[in-house]
Amino acid sequence: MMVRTPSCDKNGLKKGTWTAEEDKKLVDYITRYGHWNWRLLPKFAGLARCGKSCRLRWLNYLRPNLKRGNYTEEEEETIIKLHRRLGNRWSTIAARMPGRTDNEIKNHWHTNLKKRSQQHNSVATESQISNSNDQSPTEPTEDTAFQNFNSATQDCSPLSQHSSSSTSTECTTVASTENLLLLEDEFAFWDADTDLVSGNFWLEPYMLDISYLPASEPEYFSQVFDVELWSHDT
DNA sequence: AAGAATCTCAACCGCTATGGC
DNA sequence: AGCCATAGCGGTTGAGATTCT
Repeated sequence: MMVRTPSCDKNGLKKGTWTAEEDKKLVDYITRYGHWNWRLLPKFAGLARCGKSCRLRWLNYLRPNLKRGNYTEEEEETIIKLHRRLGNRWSTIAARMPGRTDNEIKNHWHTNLKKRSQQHNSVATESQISNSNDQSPTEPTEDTAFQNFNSATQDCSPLSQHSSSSTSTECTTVASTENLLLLEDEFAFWDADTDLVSGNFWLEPYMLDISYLPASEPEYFSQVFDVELWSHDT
């Protein structure tokens, strides 16, 4: 697969692709003790990795419940829809898509969905231009409602990494009651979408994708996690 | 068949947010 | 209030896989 050349940083910590052995150590440790401190974890788990690398590996590939690849049409539509509203807030988008990680969604967006979305937008723009005379300017669309929300929250939300010096009072003023009411309607689709995307996700048995593991590994994981295993390769 | 171009995605990097002291 | 450590986020990289010429 696409792997990085293993190398070491200046502190002698390993970088690059994770081996099955390293994965095993990490899973084993977290399963027993949890991730109480990412910086110290690799030392206790016997890994020559930085905590950041361990955290990423766990969150993106090793933790249970992760789906891998094989995006459904519904999931892709949801990503496009959410991205149209949230922009590049990948973690927020991922939070609405059980089993998907922000990194995976980001990658899928850049490799597959961006083009599709752009095509969709250009078609939408054309039709908007042709319909512009018919539309009432006072009637907010789904998208404009969300833009109102974004503009109201972007400057004061902790989500924003470019937060301004606005005070909370100012933010309250901007995020008017009208916007908040629009917001309620706006976000109502999320719950519906979540059901569409995940199916009966919350009712599904606790499953772990082991398709990346060598043939000898599933038994180990099955024992460690005490879960049913699945693989999209099968 | 082979080299070039493009695609894919795991992993890293740098930055900000947050919490504890 | 200010500093420091840690967690988390989004952008970017880079090398193998795939497709094109």
